[in-house]
Amino acid sequence: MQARPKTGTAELILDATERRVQSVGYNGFSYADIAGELGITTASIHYHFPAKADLGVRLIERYTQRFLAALSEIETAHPCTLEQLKSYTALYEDVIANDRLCLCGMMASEFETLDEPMRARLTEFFERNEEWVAHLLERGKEQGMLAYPGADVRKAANAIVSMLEGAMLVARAHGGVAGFRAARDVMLAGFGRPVGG
Amino acid sequence: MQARPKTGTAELILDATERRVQSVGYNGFSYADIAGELGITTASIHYHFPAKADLGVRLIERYTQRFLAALSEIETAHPCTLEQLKSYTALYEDVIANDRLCLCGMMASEFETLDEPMRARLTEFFERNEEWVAHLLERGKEQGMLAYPGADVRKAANAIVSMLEGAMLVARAHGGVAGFRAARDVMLAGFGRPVGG
DNA sequence: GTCTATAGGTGGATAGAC
DNA sequence: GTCTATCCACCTATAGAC
Repeated sequence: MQARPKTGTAELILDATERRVQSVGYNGFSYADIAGELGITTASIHYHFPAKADLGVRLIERYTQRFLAALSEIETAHPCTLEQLKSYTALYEDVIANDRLCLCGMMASEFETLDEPMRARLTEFFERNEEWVAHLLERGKEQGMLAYPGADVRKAANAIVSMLEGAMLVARAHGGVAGFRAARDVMLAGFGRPVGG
Repeated sequence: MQARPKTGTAELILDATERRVQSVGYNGFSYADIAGELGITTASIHYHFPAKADLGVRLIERYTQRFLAALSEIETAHPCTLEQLKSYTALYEDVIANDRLCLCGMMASEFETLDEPMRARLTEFFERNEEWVAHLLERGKEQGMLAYPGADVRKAANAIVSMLEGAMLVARAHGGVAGFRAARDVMLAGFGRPVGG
């Protein structure tokens, strides 16, 4: 009967692995890396996550849950949709500012090497993410706070998510955090203005 | 004295590897993969490219050369800057339509795992790419064919490149080619219109 | 639940024959 | 320039003691 607070080993493994994947990718980390960082053995990790794909699936599920929770918080914290859009981009900025990529953006680049369970959960992450942004744009339209091109909101949402994911990706090789902020500002200048303005 | 046309083994290796990297990444392919596809041995590949990083460097250099050559062609083929911008996005569309990612976008996701020579060449690819787009936007401004947010053209160029790279990345996991086109159209709707229109 | 020990496979890379 | 043969490091995963 261990007296350890509450964060079990499984959670610690997920924490360490998440950081690693956001830096070097799912195919770029090994059980030995995580074991070394946590001071445990690879066999111990296999006890909690029998196969690497099991760990991968849990990683995406947890990341998606947290991300969606953050989106709900944004929705309740700000009544103004323009502020909501800015807060949304801040989620991405925090990631790149810590020298990481979006977990799902990273894994999307590795998509072809992943098994079906992981692929399905990645698809779900982007679907839910885009869906939320689309709803945000709808509300912004009603409020008269956000503008978007003639196309439907789903396409505009796709464009926003794509731009933020791409800006993080490109920033690694060129531009860094400043580059990300520059691209984000251009996007906000395009969407964040009164309809018809 | 082989009668083979002109494409030497080194070039065939680069061709096969390029395709492979654009699909599964630099860390996702092995010499054995390429050797198997070409019907040669891994030792033969090592003759032409002693270390994997040598192959990686040549890959980026060749890709960059071809990409920049395509940009020059676009510049001479169309006098209209709006058409030039559309042709530029078509370069990306061709890639995703063939189920690949931009070679450098893929490698940007693996940036942290790469050695300095490869990193430097990736940085150069994005620098030159962004520079070309920035000049395109300048010309478009003079022509009155392209609009862009108040920010300077470099930032707008960064945003365009980021959006296209991100749209390809996201398309793999969600949306496919149609998703890419949707995001691209939103971007074109934002930039491709007369200034002040 | 964590360990030691190890299996079984694959990775990049090299030596030397042809 | 391509081959056979091989090295050694590392990977994922498992069996079984504690």
